Amino acid sequence: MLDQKLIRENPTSVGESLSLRGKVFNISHIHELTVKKKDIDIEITSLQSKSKKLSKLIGQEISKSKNNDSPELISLKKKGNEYRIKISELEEKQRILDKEVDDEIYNLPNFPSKDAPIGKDESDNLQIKTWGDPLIKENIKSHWEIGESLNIFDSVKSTKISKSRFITLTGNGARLERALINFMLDIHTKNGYLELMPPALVNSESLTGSGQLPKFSNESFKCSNDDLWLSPTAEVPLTAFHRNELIDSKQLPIKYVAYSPCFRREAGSYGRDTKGLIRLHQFNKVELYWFCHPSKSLEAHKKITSDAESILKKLNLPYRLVDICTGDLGFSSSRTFDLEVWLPSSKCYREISSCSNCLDFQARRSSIRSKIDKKNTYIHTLNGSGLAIGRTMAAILENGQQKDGSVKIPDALVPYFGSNFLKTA
RNA sequence: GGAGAGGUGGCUGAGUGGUCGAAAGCGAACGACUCGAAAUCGUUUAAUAGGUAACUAUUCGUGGGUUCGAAUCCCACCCUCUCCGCCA
Repeated sequence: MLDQKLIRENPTSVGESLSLRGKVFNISHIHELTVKKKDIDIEITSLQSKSKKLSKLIGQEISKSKNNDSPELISLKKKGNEYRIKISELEEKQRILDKEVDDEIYNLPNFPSKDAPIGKDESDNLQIKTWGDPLIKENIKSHWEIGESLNIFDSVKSTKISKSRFITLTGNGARLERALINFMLDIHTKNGYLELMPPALVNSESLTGSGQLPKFSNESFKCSNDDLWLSPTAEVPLTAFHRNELIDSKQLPIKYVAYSPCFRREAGSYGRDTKGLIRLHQFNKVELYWFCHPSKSLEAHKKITSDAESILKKLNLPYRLVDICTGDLGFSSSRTFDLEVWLPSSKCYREISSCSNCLDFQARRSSIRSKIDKKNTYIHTLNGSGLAIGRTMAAILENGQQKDGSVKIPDALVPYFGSNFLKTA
């Protein structure tokens, strides 16, 4: 969430900064509302001040005279009553204004960082570097073909259980998924992250705090009988873990790693990536999350990205690092580095991790502060996948495929998986 | 699901209509003592909004209401805990 004061005092620059996202943000209406709100606030404050003084006076008079019915007192009370009526009228107006401002401000995205490449969409993202040699060969099989022949997952039967875009991992597939989760958690915890296993169902306040609501209500599954949603990413519960807290600044940075299942409606993606493990309604993910001192978040952003990268390196999967352009940035992010893994069957890199610096955007929405230089200050939050498990499995299957139909398991993963090759069971 | 208890500052916890933004303790900050530290003693210490500041206002789970005046009374809702029931 953006700072209301900034909108009120500097509407032009707020509008300009937001418009770097590639579309026009007209904030003149919300600006007008915040100004009106301020005027009413001043009026209410002065009336309250008078009314408060009057009440004190009445209290003193009563205790002095012991007479509640003197004409002087009655006239004072009448005066107080008039204040009360005026104040409650103004408060009603203020309530309406507050709601109108909230409706707009919660729908405004974060400012893009000045360092992010300026661009309109995906095509303007900037490749920073590549790592490893992308496998380019004839007769490459897709991961779903490999999966089918090795019998490690079943999407057809899964539609019986749920619907399309759900998958059941079987045998070695399930084992590989489990191995990947443990492998990633072990590396990150050794690297100074505290492991959390949060609830998979989250309330509306949590989703609002991290930026998924109110704008993207269409993208999460909702439990209609309760104020609960299936969490689309562990970023949501991890942000909410410290909601409404004043964190001792000596504890910063706080670094969490969490495995969680993630649920997304994938509305509007009909027909895209319908096969395999790339785009599912439910997938597993290991998420990295930092709460950090506002002056340290640029540094932290590099670190969280390289922590995610280290998994790809250990698994020996070719990837590239992409600097997301202003037009392609997520709602809460000011700067995002994507890690994209090479998928030889589609001859392209696919997103496997997204590492974002949200600055104080989520902290303001969630009220997470620290006393810094004697002042309570919103801290900065960062998140990054470390990594998406299903897509990692897809990459291992495709990059490790052998002539005989088996798949080579990356050396680092062998102790977790228990075998050097994945073969038909 | 049924019955009961409760939600107060960074934390614990007192406060049932009038100088209560709130006792006390813990924690924290600063100072004294010390070569240094611990212990001890002293001082300070809630947040938010507006204002350069003095200051003003709001906030005792949330939202309404009664009243000149509400942490305190009334109504609704949310949440937590205990017991019973059900249950992985």
